[in-house]
Amino acid sequence: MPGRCRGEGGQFRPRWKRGMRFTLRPALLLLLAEGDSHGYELMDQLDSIGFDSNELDSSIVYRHLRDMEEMGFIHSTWDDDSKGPRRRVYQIKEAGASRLCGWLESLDHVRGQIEILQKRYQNIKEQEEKK
Amino acid sequence: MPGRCRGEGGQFRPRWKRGMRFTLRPALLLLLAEGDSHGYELMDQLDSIGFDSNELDSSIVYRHLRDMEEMGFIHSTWDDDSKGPRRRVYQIKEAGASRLCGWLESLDHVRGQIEILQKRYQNIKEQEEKK
DNA sequence: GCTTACTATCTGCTTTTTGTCAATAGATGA
DNA sequence: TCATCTATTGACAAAAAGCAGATAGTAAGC
Repeated sequence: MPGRCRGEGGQFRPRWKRGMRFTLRPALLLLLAEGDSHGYELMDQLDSIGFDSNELDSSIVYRHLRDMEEMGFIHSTWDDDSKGPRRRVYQIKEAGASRLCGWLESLDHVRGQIEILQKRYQNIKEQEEKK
Repeated sequence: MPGRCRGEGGQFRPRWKRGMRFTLRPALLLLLAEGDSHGYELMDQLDSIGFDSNELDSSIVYRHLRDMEEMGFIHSTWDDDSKGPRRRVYQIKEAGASRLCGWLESLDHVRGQIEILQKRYQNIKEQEEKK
């Protein structure tokens, strides 16, 4: 099941899982558009958008959050009332909402690229079968 | 037309156009699966997969090709018969074909993520309208 | 013959982004 | 007390991308 690609096995070092990261910021912004949250919780919520929390180091998530705060897309406040260690709770800002919209446009273009690749790959496979 | 996202303008430094490159290797492999080619020609062919050649530095393409050769996915030979400067003509190898297949599976997952993001963004927009 | 432009590839250097690993710290339960 | 879960941060290394320019053959126009 994991892979209908022949000859896949072997020594390929997964440069992939890196690179997939560029859906991460839009995903975080979307989650914050759905409601305020903090880093640790966002980590959990991310798997509803197809991220595998096992392969996602928390430092990456926190870094993106701080970067996006620096860029003015989100804003954070400390929550000391909750149990356990204090949480930095993020909320999306106006600039973040419009950036999310822009990123989704870019992602739509990427989706188009992927669909082209899939179609043309199908064509190749069909040609090979005819022979 | 370029952007139905309010408030997009301003000081956003485009970290984006960088980073989107992760469809590039699959695209190059696909083009080579369709037929042998050389770097300069591949640059042209890429716009049929939604790459803007204006924003794509040739050194990046050449570098990816050499990397993929080093990884054993493709193989090159010099073509001295053609006019102009000599070309390094690439052909896809067996390992490259199965890697392409694997990458397309990963990309399919990314496509799924993007669709989730789009759907949930739609939901947010609809909720906002109701208010 | 000289200049310009197009084809074609490669290298070096810098910045940006990711990955990895570990430190810190409160709360909870055995 | 010790392990474990929650929660965030920092430092350093590796990978990828951006940028600028070197090199070179060919062809067209003057």
